[in-house]
Amino acid sequence: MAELPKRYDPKAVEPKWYQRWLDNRDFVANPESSKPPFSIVMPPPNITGMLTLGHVLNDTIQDILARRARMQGFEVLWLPGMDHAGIGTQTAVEKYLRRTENKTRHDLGREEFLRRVLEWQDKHGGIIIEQLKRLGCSCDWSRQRYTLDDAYAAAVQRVFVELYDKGLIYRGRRMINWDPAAQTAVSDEEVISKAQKGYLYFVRYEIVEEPGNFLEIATTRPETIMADTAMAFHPGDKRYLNLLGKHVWRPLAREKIPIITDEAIDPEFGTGILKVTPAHDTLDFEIGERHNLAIIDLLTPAGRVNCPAVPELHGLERFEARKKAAELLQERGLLAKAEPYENNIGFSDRSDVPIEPRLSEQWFLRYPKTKEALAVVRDHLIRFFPAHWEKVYAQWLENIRDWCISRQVWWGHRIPAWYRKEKSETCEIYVGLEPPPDPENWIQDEDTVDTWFSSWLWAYEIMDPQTRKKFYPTSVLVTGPDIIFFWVARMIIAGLEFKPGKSSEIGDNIPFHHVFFTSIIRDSQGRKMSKSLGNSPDPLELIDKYGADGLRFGLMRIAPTGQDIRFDERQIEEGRNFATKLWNVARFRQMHGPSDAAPQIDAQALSIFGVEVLVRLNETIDAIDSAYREYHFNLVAQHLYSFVWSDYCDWFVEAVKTDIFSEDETKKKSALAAMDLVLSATLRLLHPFMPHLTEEIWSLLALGRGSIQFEAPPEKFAFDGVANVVERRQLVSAIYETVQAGRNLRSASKLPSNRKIRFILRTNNKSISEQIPTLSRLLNSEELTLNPSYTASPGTPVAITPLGELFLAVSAGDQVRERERLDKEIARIDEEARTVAAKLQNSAFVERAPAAVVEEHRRRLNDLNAQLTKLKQAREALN
RNA sequence: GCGCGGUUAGCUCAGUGGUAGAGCACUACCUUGACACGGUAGGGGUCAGAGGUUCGAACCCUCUAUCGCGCACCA
Repeated sequence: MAELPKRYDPKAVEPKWYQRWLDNRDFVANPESSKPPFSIVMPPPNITGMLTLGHVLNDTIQDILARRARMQGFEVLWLPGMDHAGIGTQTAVEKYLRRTENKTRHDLGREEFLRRVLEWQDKHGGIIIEQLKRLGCSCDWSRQRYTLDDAYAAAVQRVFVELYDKGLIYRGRRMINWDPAAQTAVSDEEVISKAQKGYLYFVRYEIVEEPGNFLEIATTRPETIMADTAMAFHPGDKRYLNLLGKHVWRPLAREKIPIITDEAIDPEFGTGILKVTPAHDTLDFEIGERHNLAIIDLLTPAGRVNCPAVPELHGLERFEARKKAAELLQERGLLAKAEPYENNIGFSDRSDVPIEPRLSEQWFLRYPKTKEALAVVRDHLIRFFPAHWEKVYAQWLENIRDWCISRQVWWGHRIPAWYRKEKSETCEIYVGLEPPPDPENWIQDEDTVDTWFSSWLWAYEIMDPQTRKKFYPTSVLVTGPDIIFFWVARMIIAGLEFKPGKSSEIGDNIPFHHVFFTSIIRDSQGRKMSKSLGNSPDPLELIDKYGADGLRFGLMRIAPTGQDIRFDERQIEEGRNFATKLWNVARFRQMHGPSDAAPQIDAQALSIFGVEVLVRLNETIDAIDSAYREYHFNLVAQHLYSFVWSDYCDWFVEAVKTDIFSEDETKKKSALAAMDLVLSATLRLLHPFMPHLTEEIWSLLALGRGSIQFEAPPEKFAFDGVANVVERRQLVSAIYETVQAGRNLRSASKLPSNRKIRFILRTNNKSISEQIPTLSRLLNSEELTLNPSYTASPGTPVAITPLGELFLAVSAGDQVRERERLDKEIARIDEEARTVAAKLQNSAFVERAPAAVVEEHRRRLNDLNAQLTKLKQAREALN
């Protein structure tokens, strides 16, 4: 057995074990196994992405679940992969091309551009997979998938064609969200509203039928005036009723436009008149449809004004055009005023530029199975953790609108649709897996599908049939709540619609049984981690500094459920410190001879401290079990932390040093056996959180024959033949309390920690005598004597303990200091006693509270009074 | 406007009806036979506020304030 170095060195240990696990194919799932299945599909990171703390959090949680399941005897599949991230990757490569070659993708052409993306992907892609390996993730890398794998891509096409054939996918000209920077349509979910400061412009339109009279409207977008095709007010708005049917002159690109009424107008807003611009606003578009208004599109895809009729504005970028239009109106005396104004604007999640509502020909999906998708979550066939996300999910599904799935992007899954070349009124569409039989007459749609239209098949399409049969539906999905609509909801719909399960039963087709929503990690100031802020620590650096296990444990300990996490590197430091603590206490065990892989606890020889630590171990096992059931990883970590550090290291190990250093072989053996049992159990409980460290200690102490990875979680200790557990625990806690009182005495008497001092315990309790060496050790005293009739000289510091009165023998007692100390102590206890007594005098409390609670109060009061009497005696002696 | 979540020690957070907790930070003492990435002791909180239910409320109910998030609106 190799001697353990003083400090644990994760840099050497972690890669060693990870490589060994890979070599042993420990993470490879066997679909033919007779063990029950446990499966997780990894939310695929972007292929060109880098590991962020968000990934660390999510993937550590998945790893914990996978490793725990493996120990529990499940056949575990944790299936990893990557996402091609259509818009994101394309934008990155376009940026690169512009910088290096000053070219756009159109300069290169589709084929060449895609070749460049592949080149870029080969160079920068997949780094994150290596980073996940450094974190210790136990994924089945042999099954790693990519959303652009041939088989996967084929499935995406198949699904498109199937839904088209069912009439659920259709092509239509509708208002969509246009991202002028990426120059593509995006879905409603990709639009995030943000407050933006601007102006509310009050513009005067001359009434055609009443020259010299003007109608005033309020708008935030004067640059769209040229596309106005009506003016509208609410039918109930009496102010303007006389204008109905009349016209106004459009002030820019002068034209006569009608004045109409529409229920959608809010009479309270601005002047109560809306300029209707059907091409550039969703509400206006709807009004236009109701009134058959013309649609004038005056913005180019890049967001520039296209209006030769107004040369001052033609060609200007939309926000410059806004300023310029206001100036033009001002010059012509048509701008009544411009008020500073803040409103919410939809921004593109991707490009962070304002979305342009735009009329466009796109592909849409009418969602199938929305009712069923609601039902499976409502009826808990799928359970969400934390459960409150169920409501958010339901709200989305209840208000669901058709999904715009086409993207004007080249990188991705191309839409399998072709249009007949010769122009005709009704364009003929062909949708199929294969190109049409006479391809020369057809032209394929240039667009690709929304990346999420490929990801929604992820839960099953990454499994081969045999794997799917064993492992689908998956056990649990771990992901961030920010993609509950993008991904979680759509995967549920996909499962219900495409029925990839082994039967057509709903329960066999849902993609997962549980969904655990992780937290979002923020920086210490509560801001979201982002590249541009530079507030996102590099997890690889953290791994270098603290070890993967330290990072994992530290992060898990602060990971609350359903709330944001404020990241603080000090928490990671604690994780590392905990690893060192565990390492050292294992080292301590190793110094006293070889461990026993199957420690036998001799019920007769088991010390009271052994009883105590084993009870606490049992309690910890229970607490951890129930924390896991609710996915409360922070609680699991916290219980392990305090059990190891406090119960085991601070108390048990310190207490049983008496036995370990004693000549009594029975006692020594018993103490070491208890240590082995606790260490073995603790390591197994900790392994999912700190896989490398626990494997290393497991192996160095030879606590098992094979890898800890497949060891069953610890059973609770049975206490067969162990007598008087309750009484013995009471004794232990009395001893620990006495120790603390004694240490307090030392400290209050200002005696340095290293000064050896003498204590006298005055008690009639003879049975305590065999614990004197341990008490003495824990008190770091030179001598502790039992003396039932000790008479202390006045000024001797004393503490009233459950074991009796503990005196601190100091040669020259500082009477003044001791007097003060006693006064404080008396006051403290007196106050508590009064509180308890008051409660007991409350007849309502005595009658209605549970008997045990009342009894507890009575006992406490008696204790306090006894202490008071003794302390007062000691105080008397000082006068 | 609708909905969700938070507000507990200087900081990060536990705590679902019975004497307010942990870690960090702080103060004092200590290199004692696993560990200074450590040990011991200590200071520090009218649990956001107000009302209610209850013998008893950080916890349950109502309202208010405040922060964050989602949806809707956004002329």
